[in-house]
Amino acid sequence: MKQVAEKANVSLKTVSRVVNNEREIADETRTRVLETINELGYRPNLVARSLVTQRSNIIGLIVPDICNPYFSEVARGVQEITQENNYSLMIASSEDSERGEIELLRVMNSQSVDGVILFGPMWSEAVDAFGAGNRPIITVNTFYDHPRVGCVMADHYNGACAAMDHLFARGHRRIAMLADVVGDPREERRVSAYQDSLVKHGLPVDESLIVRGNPRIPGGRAATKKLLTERPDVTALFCFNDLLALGALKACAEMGVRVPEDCAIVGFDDIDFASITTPALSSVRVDKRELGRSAAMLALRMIERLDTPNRLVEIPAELIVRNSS
Amino acid sequence: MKQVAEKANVSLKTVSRVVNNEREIADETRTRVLETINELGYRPNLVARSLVTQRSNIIGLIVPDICNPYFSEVARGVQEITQENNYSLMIASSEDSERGEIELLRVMNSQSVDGVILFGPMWSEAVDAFGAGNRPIITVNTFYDHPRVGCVMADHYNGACAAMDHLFARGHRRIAMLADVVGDPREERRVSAYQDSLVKHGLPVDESLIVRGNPRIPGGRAATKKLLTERPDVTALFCFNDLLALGALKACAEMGVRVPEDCAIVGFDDIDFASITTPALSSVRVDKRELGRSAAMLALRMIERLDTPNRLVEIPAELIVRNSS
DNA sequence: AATATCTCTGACAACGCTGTCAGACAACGC
DNA sequence: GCGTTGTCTGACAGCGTTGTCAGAGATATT
Repeated sequence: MKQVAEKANVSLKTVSRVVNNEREIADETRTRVLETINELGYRPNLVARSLVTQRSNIIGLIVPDICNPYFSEVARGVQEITQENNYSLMIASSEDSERGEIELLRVMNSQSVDGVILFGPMWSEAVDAFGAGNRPIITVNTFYDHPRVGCVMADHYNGACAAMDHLFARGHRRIAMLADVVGDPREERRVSAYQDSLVKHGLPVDESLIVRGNPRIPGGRAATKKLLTERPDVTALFCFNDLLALGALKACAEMGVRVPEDCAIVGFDDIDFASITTPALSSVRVDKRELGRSAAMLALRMIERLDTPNRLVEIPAELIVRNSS
Repeated sequence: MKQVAEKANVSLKTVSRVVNNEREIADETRTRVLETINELGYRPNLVARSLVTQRSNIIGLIVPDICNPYFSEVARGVQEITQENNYSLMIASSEDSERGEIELLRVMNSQSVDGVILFGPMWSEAVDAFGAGNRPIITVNTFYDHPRVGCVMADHYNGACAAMDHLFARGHRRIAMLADVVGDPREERRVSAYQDSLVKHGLPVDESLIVRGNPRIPGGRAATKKLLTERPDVTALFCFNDLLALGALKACAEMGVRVPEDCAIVGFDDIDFASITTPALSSVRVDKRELGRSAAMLALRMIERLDTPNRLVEIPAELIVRNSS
């Protein structure tokens, strides 16, 4: 920058003005400076800029598991928006650990990350960890009421109800649920919807039909094998997410249980892979990319404080019926 | 920091020394300062530190497509290593665009990212874009000879040969290949292996049996439908990657082609989903997590300049036979 | 003509750290 | 006692930007 200033015969501040496109500057100097910048290939040092502006133009994204396609699709949505707005994206994975998440928030705080998007439940500790200034925290799928916290939610409840209604319409009465370990905020709503739907159709809620496990493929496979062995009367499986459902599909294939004839399966999230299995998986579609885009846009709005936006965004969910139910 | 210094009755520099664990400091002052730090909840401002040290403790990772499980598994490996070493990870997606990649390199350069890991072919332009200092660039699956460039490679050639040998052993003679669009460095090696294997077994290389398409599920599906319609004599399909293979599997299911009886399918990469399809997909396993770990470790070694390391790391590939072949 | 207003530019401090160097003090050797 | 060495600490500059303020000159207003 000093070189540019010297070569163009202007002050540092003038170069800065040109770079930042401030308008109080004569066209003639502007073009001269721009030429010199090009000539010298000057690029501003974002670190120095951050130091003085207290803004980094970086958005943080903390996912529980980067390999889970659900999160990577959300991440893509976030990335699209940040890129469009000249923000960088810093992704970190907490590996499902609360401590890890807090620590990551602290690090991002020290890095002067301008705003952070995270999944999973919120604690006041998180707000403290990502503290100074008015930098926003966006939670996906959890609600937490705090002026610095925004929230983007998929409509888990109605999505789950749609899935259950569909199973009832197909004549199923003994419907089990493959759930996540307790604690996930999506979990809560989906399980509620499951229970409420049973009640609505005049059926008792049988707790032994709610099986919990690690919400990935192996977890779904193991849980399904156990469940179908113990409760062969079950005719349908509503799964907390598609990974569990894919595991269930695999388990059925291995046990010789025909899907959907012997046991129908419905998943949740509609990840890409859901459509290519045989049979193709019925699933409740959530536009994950849109979820990410909304979260990022909300973050940017809160950062730029363009308005006092509605801090709660809801994304619809829609049942996609394929061959597994 | 100023507050800490005042409260503990020491200079700024002493606080800095404590924070950075420099040893020329009396135990008594150290504990006193540490206590004050805890009391005040002080956390160093990493931006300011970066500005003076010209190091950010950030590693950049540029992937072509964050939703591709191949890349996300590599990303996880990278993340593991960076986290262990107190580095942050900045992930960006170039969306398969060379221009995007260069631009991202420039941004990361301005952010003082300490080193960058990227996929796909390398151009000298990239070295320029991520320029100043001795900051390393690690390429995954491409070789580029430059003192600042390190390289991590999977053994594509031998992996592909193993797949082909396996198909020959099963008696196949009319083997087609589903390939990527030209340009990917992995592509080149795998196609060479395919061709060499044919020759080795005394068969002609029929260019019309090499079909190229977008290396994702829909691409594989479309290409397979076209191929099997035009060339029903084909009895086996060797796919550039698992996504293509999954698409092929889907296409076969839809066309009533039995796998592996009518047409055997072998993929490459062994992504998680390969094992849960019906039939389960045979694939050449590459330890993607290890690929990421190695890339990250190489980056860190080159950053810390612990040695002049071997700038080329190779990761083996191993055929996993399942039910699709 | 004098004053006010506007447009453009530059000097300088500041952001929060670390590196350099020098200084204070104690311990040691002769 | 004197210099030498070693250990610990602090003053100060500087990293590369931007924000603040003031000033120069041109133009408009009275």
